[in-house]
Amino acid sequence: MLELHKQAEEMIRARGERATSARVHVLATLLAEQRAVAHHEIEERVRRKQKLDRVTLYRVLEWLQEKCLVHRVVSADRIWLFRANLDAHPHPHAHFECTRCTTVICLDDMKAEYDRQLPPGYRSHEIELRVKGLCAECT
Amino acid sequence: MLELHKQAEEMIRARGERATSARVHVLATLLAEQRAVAHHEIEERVRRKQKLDRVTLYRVLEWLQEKCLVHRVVSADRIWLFRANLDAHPHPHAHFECTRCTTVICLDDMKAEYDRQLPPGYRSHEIELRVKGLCAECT
DNA sequence: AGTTAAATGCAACTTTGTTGCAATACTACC
DNA sequence: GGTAGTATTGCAACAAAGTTGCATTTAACT
Repeated sequence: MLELHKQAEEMIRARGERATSARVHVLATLLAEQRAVAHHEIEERVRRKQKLDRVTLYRVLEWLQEKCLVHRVVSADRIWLFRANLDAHPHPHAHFECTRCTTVICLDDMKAEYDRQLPPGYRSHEIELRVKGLCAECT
Repeated sequence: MLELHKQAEEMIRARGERATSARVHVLATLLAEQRAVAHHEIEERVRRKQKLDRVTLYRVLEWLQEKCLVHRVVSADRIWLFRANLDAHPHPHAHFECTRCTTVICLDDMKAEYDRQLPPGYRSHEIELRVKGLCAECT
């Protein structure tokens, strides 16, 4: 736990940014998870240890994302889920969503190229791939 | 225009369902578009000709979807976009989203299989693929 | 320790979508 | 063509997710 706080703080300072209490707690919380986590869940967890405003959390998450310390993915019910980036320069990757427990995890780097022809004049520069199914616990 | 209303009404009656004014207008509006359209835009268009409550529109769209007359896809800002199904039994397909004008269109049938190994115990039964880039008009 | 820009908390607001219930409209039947 | 009965609609109120403006506090630098 304390380990993760240290790690979070270092990740932020390594970028030459201000390591505020809110940022460190939020990032540490995300580092503790192997999955993508929703705003309300992060809020709940951080609040056990620290006062934290809803709005501040929105701003912290936005900031962490700008700094590439975190990335986000849309959940099945169309809210953002956040996941700490272990790698400094994260590669695009696919996500897996369990249709029963709604957990979202990151899959390996995705090399899928969209091999079909796009309509004339269209250009692609990014691909989002989401695999839905049942996770190990829900199978 | 009138053509589309007739077409919409026939599509609904072909399923043995009640062709109400709201359903016909909404479906005709979607049939007129070659792209996926947001709730607020449908609302605005239908209202030029017909009184229509927000809630009714939500319910009509849900109903059209259940009857497979329409399918929906999440937009970049996480709202639902709706598109009329030309085919009675629509195949899964990919979507293209223009990052400038945010227009979403449907692409050809997607045969993309996720060829990577999932974690042990995980099973996939559906894949969602979204290509982002610039459309012909924004290039 | 003091200074200062950046970050935070609070209140109010917006957008998207949902629920319950009473009023209305569509269809089938006569 | 009128009517009965159920499905659909409109209204009001609500809920969740996210945003904005502004005054206050805090982190980092000297």
